[in-house]
Amino acid sequence: MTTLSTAGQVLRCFSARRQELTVTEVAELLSLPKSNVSRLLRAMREAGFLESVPDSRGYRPGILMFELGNTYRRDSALVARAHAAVGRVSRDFGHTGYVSIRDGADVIGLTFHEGSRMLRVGTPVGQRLPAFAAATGRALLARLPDEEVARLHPGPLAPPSPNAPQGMDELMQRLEAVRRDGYALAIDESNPGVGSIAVAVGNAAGSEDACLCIVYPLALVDDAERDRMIAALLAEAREIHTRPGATVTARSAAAA
Amino acid sequence: MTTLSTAGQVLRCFSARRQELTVTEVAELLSLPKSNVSRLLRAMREAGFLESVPDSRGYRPGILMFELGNTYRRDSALVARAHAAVGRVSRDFGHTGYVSIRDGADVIGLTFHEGSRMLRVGTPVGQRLPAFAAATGRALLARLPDEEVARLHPGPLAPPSPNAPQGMDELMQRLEAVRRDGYALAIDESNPGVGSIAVAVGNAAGSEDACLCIVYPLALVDDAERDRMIAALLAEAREIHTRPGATVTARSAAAA
DNA sequence: ACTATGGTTCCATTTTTCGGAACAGCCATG
DNA sequence: CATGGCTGTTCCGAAAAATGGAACCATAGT
Repeated sequence: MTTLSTAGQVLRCFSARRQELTVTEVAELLSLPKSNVSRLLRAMREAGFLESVPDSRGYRPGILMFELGNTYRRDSALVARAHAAVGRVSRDFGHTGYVSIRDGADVIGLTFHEGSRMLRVGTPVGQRLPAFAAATGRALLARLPDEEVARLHPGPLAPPSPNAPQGMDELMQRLEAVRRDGYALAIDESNPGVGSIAVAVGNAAGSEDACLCIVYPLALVDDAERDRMIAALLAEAREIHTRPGATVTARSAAAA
Repeated sequence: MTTLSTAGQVLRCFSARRQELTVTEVAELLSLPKSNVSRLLRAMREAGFLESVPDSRGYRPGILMFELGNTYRRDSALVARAHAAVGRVSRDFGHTGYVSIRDGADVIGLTFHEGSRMLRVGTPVGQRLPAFAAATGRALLARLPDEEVARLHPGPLAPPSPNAPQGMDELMQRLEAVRRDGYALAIDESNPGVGSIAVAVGNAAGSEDACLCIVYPLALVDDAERDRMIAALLAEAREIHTRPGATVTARSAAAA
């Protein structure tokens, strides 16, 4: 295995739950000799990928990773417009909204607008979730042909809750509904008490797409309100598609 | 030069203004043969560091960088507490607040709370600024001995505005004032019309420290209000120092 | 002092990398 | 439809780096 790909593997060992790793931990996780890992982690630190945790033997991702992560695709024209669009809906209804993208069989939150209500849903930015079990994920999966979806899920599904699709058949049915309706819904699915509405935007051909999403506490939203939010998201998505030229710089979208 | 450090250099070529790079651009920026860069960028893509931009020859940082950047030190006990403290001050006064850290002679914004006023200052998260020319930077530099500050600035200072320190002498004087007062001020310095108040927290010994900061439109804040904000920040910093055990999980700090 | 644990260094062998040059793909232009 | 300019890729032997087992250090706990 080449150094670079091993370094990639090392970085993948970090997560929200594993923010700090030692030589031995990495060696065990990747089944590599300690001598190797020892040198590799040091080299990665010299190169800026990692930094040593003060008063500890551990390593953690370096500031370089933070800087890079911060510009990730936020300035892509599509994501910037999606961010602005979600912001309008989030503001109008007071619930948290975010933009997410798909990476293989997962979805990841890219940007968010925090809701203004006392009771609101937290921020899932940077968190990786199985796409099939999230509204955003199904909105994005629905743009792929069935065989591609199947290819992305070689093993049996591991539904995190009873309201998530329990198998490929159910997933395919729900994707069909998303294609018909133009939006995806997840009620009480990954998170109890939480509902999400998701609408995909962008070029479905895989070149670049993203997903608008509003998440809300089920206790605060009745069916009528939910339908209004769906309509608002669909309208924003239509606006993005019908006027693809209208650029929004990330700066103006992020500023007040 | 080893592959890993070259890869680090490549990543450093990206910035908010350069979100996408081609083989030729990297080759010129780093003075490397194109053959090398061609293979390296491909290897970096295979390893997850980069991704190809659709419908373009360019590369951009990969989603792996985004995921790593998102957990960067946000869950460090100190940063989490600082974030919560800044949040209180930001909410009470309505101005934008953020937490930043020092990296060599630069400062970088880590987390922020957006202000609630119509007129407010934007979000500098992930942006790298020369420490000597920012309130946050001077608050953190002031914790170092003079010779260390000098070591960090081998060349002559390049002040970005007339209100920034114009030379090492003036910088040292202003750092002395920061040490005396316990806070740093920057008025109309890096950004016209903007004032900032910064207070450092954490273990000055370099092991881990961070900086609380409030930024505000000068038009909205008179001297009395500014003094109240200074007092509020100093009180929060004192609280953090006098009760070092009180932990705040990042989750509860980030959640609603 | 002794041991357990985690981390580093050493060294010969194996595997990559290096960089110049030749080559291939893609447009625009003549 | 050639031509030239530009960008990116492949090829090759020489040079350098990574590998992994074992021996070696450092630290904390008994």
